[in-house]
Amino acid sequence: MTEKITLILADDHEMVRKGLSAFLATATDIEVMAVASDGSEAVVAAQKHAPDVVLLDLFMPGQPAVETVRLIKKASPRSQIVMVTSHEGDEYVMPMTKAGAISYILKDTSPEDLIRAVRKAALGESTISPRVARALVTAVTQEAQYHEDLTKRELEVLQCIAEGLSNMDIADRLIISEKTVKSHVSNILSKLYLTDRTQAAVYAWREGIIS
Amino acid sequence: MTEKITLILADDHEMVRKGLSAFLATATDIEVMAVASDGSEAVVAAQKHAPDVVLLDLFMPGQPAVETVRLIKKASPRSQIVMVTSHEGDEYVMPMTKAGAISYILKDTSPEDLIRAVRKAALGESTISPRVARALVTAVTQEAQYHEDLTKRELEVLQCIAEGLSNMDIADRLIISEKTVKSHVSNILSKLYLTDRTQAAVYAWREGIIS
DNA sequence: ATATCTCTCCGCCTTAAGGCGGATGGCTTT
DNA sequence: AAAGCCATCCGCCTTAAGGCGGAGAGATAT
Repeated sequence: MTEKITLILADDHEMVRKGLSAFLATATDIEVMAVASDGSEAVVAAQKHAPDVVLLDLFMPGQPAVETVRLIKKASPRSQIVMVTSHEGDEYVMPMTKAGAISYILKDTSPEDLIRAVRKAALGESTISPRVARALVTAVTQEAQYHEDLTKRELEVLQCIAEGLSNMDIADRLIISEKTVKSHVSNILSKLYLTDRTQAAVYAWREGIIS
Repeated sequence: MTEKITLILADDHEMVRKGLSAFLATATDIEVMAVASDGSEAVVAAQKHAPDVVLLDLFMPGQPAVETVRLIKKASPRSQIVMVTSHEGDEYVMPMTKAGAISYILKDTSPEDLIRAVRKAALGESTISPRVARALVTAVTQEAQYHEDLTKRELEVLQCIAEGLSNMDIADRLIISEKTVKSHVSNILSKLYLTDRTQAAVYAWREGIIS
């Protein structure tokens, strides 16, 4: 072990920040470079330190966690993001992994397991708490199938919609006619059981289909 | 240098038109295809010539410049729009860039810099005069606070939009008429410099205004 | 070979959305 | 008292959106 694993830590509860960073300090191969109390602080810290690993609490005030993950990945692509949460049964697992989180662990897993997860994450390996895994599976089988019905082209159009583009804008970007765009949009809406493009945009953001 | 950069030029002062077009003519790689003395002329000219670059004065009689920019982008999406202005400290920078202007330069920059800006614009690169840049930076950093201009009611409506609700849905939920909802929506769009509810939904998700 | 899927495009039609230009009553600020 | 903002509502108008129904070309699977 030549180099320490650099890490930043984001949680809105001070107790958790103190506790975790103290505990992580006991691992000689891990160095906590910064702590953050909300999403945007975490992004700034990631930008600054480009750590090996970012420990991120799922529920924090301010921007939604998906957005934080996306921004961190953008600010520091090499950082591996480990989500930490207290609630297992949530529908955010899928979007989160799509946004770039590699691991997903519950707060009640043992501290040793947390450190194991950090070491694995630094190596690019994923850790998923069993109960979360179960939620993930149901999430995948239940909702992901919807937008996996979409063709490649439809997915492109959906991403454009999720950027707020009009049909004409999309036509220009994809270099096809507006008619074709409207066809795609209609197909997307019916496949996803939605009624208009705004709902499609919301869907894309909820599911993490964003660029 | 195989092709000349095609350009149209819009300014309400004849002296400026004459001077600039004469000067631009000295650049062998630039061809001034048309001049316009107000916004709508500029739109027509852009529609007709689809130039590489449109040089646009910020303050012109008739329609507001944002509108002109929007219409030019619509009439000729490939055209890159360079805003020219005499006043730096204005609140129009953000809306203008959102509408589609790529560059933003002051009239007192040197003619050589203007030509440089035109060439860069033709390649899709942006040029911002330093003093304008400063204004832009403050605008961007305050951008996230645009939504703090929203009233409590408008924020509620925005959250509904971000859930994918239609105007009628929102009216039902907030127990007001659809007309009122439309008023709120219009106010939201203009305050946030957006064009439709889908963009508003995207904005809400980006900024984390979701419940 | 035949069926299926995807991507492309067209016309016709209806309606939700959004802009413009008002108005009113209530509430704070000055 | 006057001025301003806010929330509510109205009519009129234009256009982007979306549904319906169709069609052809190319790829791929069966």
